Amino acid sequence: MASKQQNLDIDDNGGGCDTNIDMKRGYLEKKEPSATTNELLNTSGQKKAPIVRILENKRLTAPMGSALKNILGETVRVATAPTKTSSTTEIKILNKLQAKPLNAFGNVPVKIGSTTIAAPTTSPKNIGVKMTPIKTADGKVLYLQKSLPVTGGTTSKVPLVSGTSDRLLPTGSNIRHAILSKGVTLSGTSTIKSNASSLSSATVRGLTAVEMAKPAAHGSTNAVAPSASSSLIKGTFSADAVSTPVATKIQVVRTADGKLIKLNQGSPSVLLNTKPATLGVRTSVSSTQPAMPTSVSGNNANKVMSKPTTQVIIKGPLKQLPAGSSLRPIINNSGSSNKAAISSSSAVASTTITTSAGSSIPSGKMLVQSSTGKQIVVANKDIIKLWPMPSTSTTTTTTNPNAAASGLHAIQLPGKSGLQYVRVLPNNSNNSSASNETTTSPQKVSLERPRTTSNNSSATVSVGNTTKIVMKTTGGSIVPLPSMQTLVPRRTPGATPNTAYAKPLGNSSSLDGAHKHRLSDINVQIKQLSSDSASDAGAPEAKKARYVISMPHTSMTSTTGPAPATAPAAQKNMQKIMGARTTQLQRVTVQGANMTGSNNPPTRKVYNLVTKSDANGVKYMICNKGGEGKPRTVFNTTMRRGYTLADSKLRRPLATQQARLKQMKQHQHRLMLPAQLKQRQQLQQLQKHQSTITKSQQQQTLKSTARQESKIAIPSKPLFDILKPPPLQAPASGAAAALDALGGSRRKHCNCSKSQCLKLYCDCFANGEFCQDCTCKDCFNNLDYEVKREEAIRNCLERNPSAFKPKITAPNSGDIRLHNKGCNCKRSGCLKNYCECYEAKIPCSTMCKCVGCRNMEDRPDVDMDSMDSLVDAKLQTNKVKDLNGTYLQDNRSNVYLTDDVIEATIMCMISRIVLHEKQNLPIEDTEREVMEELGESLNQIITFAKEKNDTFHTDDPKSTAA
DNA sequence: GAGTTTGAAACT
DNA sequence: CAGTTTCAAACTC
Repeated sequence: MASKQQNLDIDDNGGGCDTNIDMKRGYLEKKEPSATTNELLNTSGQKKAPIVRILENKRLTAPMGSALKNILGETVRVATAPTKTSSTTEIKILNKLQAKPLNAFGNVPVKIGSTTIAAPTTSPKNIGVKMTPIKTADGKVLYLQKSLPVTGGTTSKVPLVSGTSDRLLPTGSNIRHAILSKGVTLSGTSTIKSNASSLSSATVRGLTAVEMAKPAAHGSTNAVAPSASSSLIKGTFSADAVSTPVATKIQVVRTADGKLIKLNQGSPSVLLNTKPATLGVRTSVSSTQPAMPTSVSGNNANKVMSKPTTQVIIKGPLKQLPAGSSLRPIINNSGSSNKAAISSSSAVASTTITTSAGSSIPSGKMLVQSSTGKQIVVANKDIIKLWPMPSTSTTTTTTNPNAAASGLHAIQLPGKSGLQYVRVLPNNSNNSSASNETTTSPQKVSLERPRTTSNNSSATVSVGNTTKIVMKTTGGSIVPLPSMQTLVPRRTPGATPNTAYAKPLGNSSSLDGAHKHRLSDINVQIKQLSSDSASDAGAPEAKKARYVISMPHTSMTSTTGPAPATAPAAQKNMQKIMGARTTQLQRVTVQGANMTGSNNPPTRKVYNLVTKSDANGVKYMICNKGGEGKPRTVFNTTMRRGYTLADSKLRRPLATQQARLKQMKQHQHRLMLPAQLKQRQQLQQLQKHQSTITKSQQQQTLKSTARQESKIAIPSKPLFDILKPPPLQAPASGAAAALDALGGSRRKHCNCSKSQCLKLYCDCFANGEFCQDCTCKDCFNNLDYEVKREEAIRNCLERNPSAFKPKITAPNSGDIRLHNKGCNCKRSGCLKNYCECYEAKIPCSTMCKCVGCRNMEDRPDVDMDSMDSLVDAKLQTNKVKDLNGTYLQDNRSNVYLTDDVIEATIMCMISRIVLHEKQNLPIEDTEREVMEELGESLNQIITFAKEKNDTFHTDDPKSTAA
């Protein structure tokens, strides 16, 4: 961080400044018996004004004194969470402190330039440890720990420094405290440098990184930027504080549960602290001087005292990490080289040291550099966001204001040029103090993973799983897809304080940003796969509704559940396709959280995602089928709550296609009628171009046709255009357009006035959708009230775990769909849309308790698999004509060109794609076969129609089907 | 557009 | 679980 440094020299003897520490062994030995505080501090290294004289009348106990001596003389740099004007405060701890009268607080106010150092106070957590608060110019309080807690008064000689065995240290569990020879508590942004090979402890409040910088001769590792909820503390300590100081790097990582992992090259990680962090407790960091010069291999936490070890102990919590968020223990294997090097030249000195020092990042970890240059080691799984920095050159991204504001962190991925960006989610603290710190430490970052609002697994259900899937349209707008349940809400602006999500740190992002980031990340990934354009590369903070789409990539996982099992080959193929083709067909599995609870597997839909490299990302996405082997849950349509599809009749296909169609039906959702009409229209267009297609279909690639196909669906992307019926009415929003494009239809807009759209009365809510363009009043069914919404969802699920399950399902694949619960009509005869069965166009069943039901199964308009499909087709054709008079000219032709036929044809084509995808066949072959399939189907249809027309009356299509 | 009807959801 | 109330969509005018 390009921070200006403020030097605080705590000099007990008038401001000694020696780069080399006087904390030599001899010195320690000599002073230890008396354990006077005066000897504790010794300045070292770069002496920088102002000189701070710590007046203390307390002396350290012998062991403490020893420990402190190790620290003293060493510049302790505490790199706090950087602010925009991050500064480094260097405190030189001088050996000798002069006793001064204590104030009312038992503190000795000492003025050091603009810094006041108060006398020690005793922290409840550090009984016996005197903490000296230091007030900095900016009003922040630092603490200097002058004494150590020695419980029981028993100490043992433990080699603490430089392999010496003449140090007295408490034994047992007290060791951690015992080694806190000197504590420095820092809050706010300050850096304390201690240039002395000595034992030092620093109490770090919140997000303070403590760096024990050794004299340059020993090399130093500067602090890394800690996050609000996790701190990575690196320190360079003199290995031999007594005589031959040897630099030993110490890197400490606090895990989510408050454990501290010592990171050291060439040595296994050491768990320094097993105590889970608790909020509101000041965190102190202490370090012991390793007895052994450089290598601390073989040491572990339990052996710290018995073996010379370099360790940094953080007592107490820095901040509580949210559940699920964790900074994984890092084993800093020396020599391992799969690390990301900070590439930013703008990195501050403290951050670049790590890189320059060649410290390796362990496998599975990544060095992340914040926009201000701070670095943290993050487990790969903790990386929330990863993408190329939009609209910024890689060399300047770290200093990009946008990046800084957004909390982006630059990383350098091996094998990737330029900086990648990771968003480490800011921590939300639950306590007020943390919140306060947030304001002062905007750069705190936490490795936080999105959380659900409840520990209950079912909580996943409530987390934004009701949003539609959003895909990018050709126009570049993000629009929701129909009936897709979001896995994660993009944000929760209205999140109440009691929500699990905390407020953002420093920047505008909120805790909910975690979700947002996740989602946006997914979006980004999709975009990247689809050759995102500049427009796609919206800032990471782009606050458009985003949804989790699980791509069959290992790295892309749904936040609500495991990524759907996708054949690796398919992934490969997809990737290959994406990389090689301008027009790309991609299979995307959309994993939606099932609102019905954990017992119900999340809904999953498989889409064929068509992308075009020269376009703005995803162009089309069509629903292929649902979970393997299971009938898809159909798109929600205009039907009311819980209904899957306003399915019209399912007509029996032409004889030559019957088997195929039947098979397809089992996996295919019905598009709403308008969509079907449009499909028909599309297919007619296809027919018009059939001759062209058949001639050149083998040569035509999807790419070439895609170019031609701004109006007509033909081979290149015909499959997708077919399923993308043009909007019946120009959608007011891109979302609606996208819905149409996806074969769905925008649901009706609710008009709720009293339910706040948070009850199942609201169709939007019942369908798991956010209200959009509705005329409801006091609507809470939106992202702004995600918390309430989730709560409402939970309530609904408590009442009825199946509340959000589709009401209409087919018991078995291919079976006629039925209302799961049945209707309860009494007056409508089940012949009005009051009846849910009738509305769903399904016959009432034994499940119904209706009175005077007339919604019988034999009704033609509810007979989905009737042999009268062609009759129905005829009827529907007429209906189509009524609805869209200019649409169909020839009913007779449409007798055969039914929706089912169209669907079947499409599905056949899609099946080809899927099959090829699974077989990892070249895309060229896939394209060709798809075209062949289309041509074959059309030929069959035409042939069949001709034959039947010659044989039967056109108004008796039923006989043809027979 | 207002009022009525209807049945599911919510409540008791 | 049954009865009642609430609610919003469907329906009618």
